[in-house]
Amino acid sequence: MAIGERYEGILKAACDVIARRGFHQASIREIARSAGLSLAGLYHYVGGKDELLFLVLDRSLDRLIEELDDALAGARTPEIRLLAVIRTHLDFGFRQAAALKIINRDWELLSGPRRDEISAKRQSYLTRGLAVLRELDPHDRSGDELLSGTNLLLGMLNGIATRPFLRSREDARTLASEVGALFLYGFLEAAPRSAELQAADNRRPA
Amino acid sequence: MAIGERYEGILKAACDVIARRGFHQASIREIARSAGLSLAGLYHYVGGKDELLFLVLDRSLDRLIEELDDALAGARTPEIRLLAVIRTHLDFGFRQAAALKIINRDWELLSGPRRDEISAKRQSYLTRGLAVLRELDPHDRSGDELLSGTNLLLGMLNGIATRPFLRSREDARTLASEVGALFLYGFLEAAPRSAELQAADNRRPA
DNA sequence: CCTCCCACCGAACGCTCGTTCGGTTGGCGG
DNA sequence: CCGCCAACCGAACGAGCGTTCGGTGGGAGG
Repeated sequence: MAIGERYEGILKAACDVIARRGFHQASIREIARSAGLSLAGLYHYVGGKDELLFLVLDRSLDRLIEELDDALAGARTPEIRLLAVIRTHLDFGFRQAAALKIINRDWELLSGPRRDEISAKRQSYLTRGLAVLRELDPHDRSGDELLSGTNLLLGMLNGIATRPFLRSREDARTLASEVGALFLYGFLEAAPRSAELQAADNRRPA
Repeated sequence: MAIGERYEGILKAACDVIARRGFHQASIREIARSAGLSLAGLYHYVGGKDELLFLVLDRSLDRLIEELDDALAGARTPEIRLLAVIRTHLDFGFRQAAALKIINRDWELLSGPRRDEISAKRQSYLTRGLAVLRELDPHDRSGDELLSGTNLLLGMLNGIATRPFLRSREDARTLASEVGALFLYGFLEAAPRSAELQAADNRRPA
């Protein structure tokens, strides 16, 4: 077994167990067992339970932000950038359901400088969404209103991503168009606009 | 102290402590202290921790549903009924923030018939939202699509209600119009439509 | 005045938790 | 072949948990 592989396994196990049970209910013993180590063996690799939560959050947020940046880099128009935000979030929610659950639910349980660091990364993610809405906004909304909008959008996305709506990556992709149309054009206009939004997106370069 | 008053105080204390700490982190000792009883004294009134969670959820959901029904009863058009759903939810979120937090976060921790009972009440609430969207839908969407829509709407609402967006009941009322317009007409059209939606609502009878 | 019972409490039980400590390997540099 | 160190493990510690048990006091009923 390559060095570091154990470490990866531990973080994976921690992510799964914490997502399933919630941080406080997830016991270090169960994480150790799930990673294939003894209780004391786990403490050879990590300093404590809080550090475990931090490590999981830190890595997951880095991945999420990296995926979003990749998606935004290839998106030309504001509409397609919005679609990129939505699609990336839902896709991440499908592939890394456990990680997203922890990001949304358990990050507040951190404290001290670790909490600040994670909070900053969450903020960094939010800011990207804010920028997309800003360039899309035809009404010169204030920063506060745009922030509300971002929170509303993310609320919608997490509402989907946290529940068992997504059964395949295809689901995630289709649903992204529908959610994008709903957010952009509203419930009354969403259905007819969903297809045209998706078509516009397919015209972009790979 | 009137009989039953103690009981009310216990439920209030349980709701506050559970909302603040989360169910598993909320200790029976702290709830008892917060209600002004000893640990053993609390057990004179309730059978155990799970029952406490159930009682809080049951009462809170009854109140939420009752408030929604009252609001829907006075709303004539589908648009105003949607606004009633949104406003009631946000208003409840402002006045009973602790209760709403528990409804959204902790209900899954129940098990057995208690869980089923609470699940049914949650479903009953969701169904009311579904009906409003159905009569509003111009595209004959399928039941599944409408259910998704309801979940998206509730995701948005809870995204607001669980975070410190609401500072007053006026905030809740204003925000309800904006969210209603955003959901109905979309991000691009929401701002100009928000005022007209609110005006339409003010024309209805008290 | 005696009795009973409701409301309530102090103390303990058994359990699980996060964490620590004192080993014991097995492979590798010298 | 020796010594060392990284990589583990079994066992225990103290704290906190939900729950229970054996009371106690005081007001109402007889």
